[in-house]
Amino acid sequence: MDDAHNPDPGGNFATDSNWNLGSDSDTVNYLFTSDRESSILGEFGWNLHSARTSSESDRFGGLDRIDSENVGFASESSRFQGSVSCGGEACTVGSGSGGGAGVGDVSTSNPSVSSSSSEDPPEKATSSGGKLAEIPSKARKKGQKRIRQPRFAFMTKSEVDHLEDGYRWRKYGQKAVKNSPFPRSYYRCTNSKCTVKKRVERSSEDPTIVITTYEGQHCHHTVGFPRGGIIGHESTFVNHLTSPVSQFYYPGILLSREGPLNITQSQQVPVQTVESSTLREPTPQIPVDEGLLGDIVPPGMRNR
DNA sequence: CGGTTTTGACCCGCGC
DNA sequence: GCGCGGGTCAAAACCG
Repeated sequence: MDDAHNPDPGGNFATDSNWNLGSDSDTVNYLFTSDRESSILGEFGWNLHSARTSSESDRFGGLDRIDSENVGFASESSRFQGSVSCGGEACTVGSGSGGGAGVGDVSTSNPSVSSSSSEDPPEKATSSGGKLAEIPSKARKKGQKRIRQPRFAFMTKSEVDHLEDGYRWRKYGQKAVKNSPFPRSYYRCTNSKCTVKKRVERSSEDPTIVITTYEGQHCHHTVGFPRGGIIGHESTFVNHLTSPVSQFYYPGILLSREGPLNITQSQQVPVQTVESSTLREPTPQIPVDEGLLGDIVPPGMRNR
């Protein structure tokens, strides 16, 4: 909670691979901002590239491409600033205007994998010979590589590991993380038709930072909030259900394509409407809620 | 009693 | 081929 734990109080975290969140070969971009005041956040937006970032130019104020995993950072003061926009299969994050060029090789192109498919079989793999992880058995034939959903990771300063985000999650695993004293927890959305998963782990560099990684997108609405629609938590969640525009809400953070924004506790802040063309919103109408990831991941990069 | 968490075992991909 | 580490399963324990 104090800056003493911040690896880089000056505004950026280290750019090495200490923040590796994935075990696979996904390209990972790490986005960090200082946990200082929002002025820094507003100016920096997104700060750095992973060493594995593509060679594309940094058109968006620091980060140019997201292949499959984005990492943002929410400050302790429950503020987040920056933007997320997506185009095609790739997602860009930046403080400026965006709209990815669809670059990248996100492994979500398999049309048979759809997190919102209503015909998803029970996720429990039933293939003969053992358990098949990560994707439904229907979409996974023998010899097929694992196919990952796009992933988005956020870093939040919080004493609580599992941040409320409006969805109900069931923990299905926990693993020790190499080179980290903190375990990684695996959660699955309790909705049987929803394939969204998330990982929660605490940074070994800064134990005050919780790294939450979402994979997939919800195909259902959030559950209600018990207290006036807002989770009373240090990292405030802003219920995105009421949002008429394509803002990106997150526990304690607000993602918007437009300029810097602040979220205060238990307060929903109106923001400018997102241009539908950029985010490929089919209509300017109130979007059907597709859950947290549905907000974070614009339609352009969804499989459907 | 139903839903969730815990936890050891197992599977898979990758690097060597 | 083997070992390692990440990810998942599933039975048992736990909890409201």
